[in-house]
Amino acid sequence: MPKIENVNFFDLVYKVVRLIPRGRITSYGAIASYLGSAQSSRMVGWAMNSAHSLTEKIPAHRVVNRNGLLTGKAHFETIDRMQKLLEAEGLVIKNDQIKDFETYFWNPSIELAL
DNA sequence: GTCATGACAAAGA
DNA sequence: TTCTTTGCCATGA
Repeated sequence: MPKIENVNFFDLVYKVVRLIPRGRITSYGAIASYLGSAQSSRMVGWAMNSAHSLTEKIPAHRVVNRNGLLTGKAHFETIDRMQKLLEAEGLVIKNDQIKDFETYFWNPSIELAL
């Protein structure tokens, strides 16, 4: 039996992040949980950090912490970059925090529900 | 080879 | 309630 998905945790993260629809956001924990490692949320963020070296586009701006706070904005080209991208997708950010976060929240465990 | 660190989150004190 | 600790695992020195 060949191994279907012989990929690393990072690869799975990238795959999920790329599936996030426009105008929606999700959290590191949600992704980690979806991947079966609810306690690996740190790796999700770390994957984003490593995503810079990838040629593929990772919509990392759609991934925020569970408070809807743009904690990773500092890792973008400019501090305003992340917020700009989100606002361009119809979201409203207030003090680095997404307004009505729960409304726009995209849960892979549900949206990608098996 | 080992050790430290990282865009988080949940549990304990 | 806030502050501290622990877990996760890949990456770089």
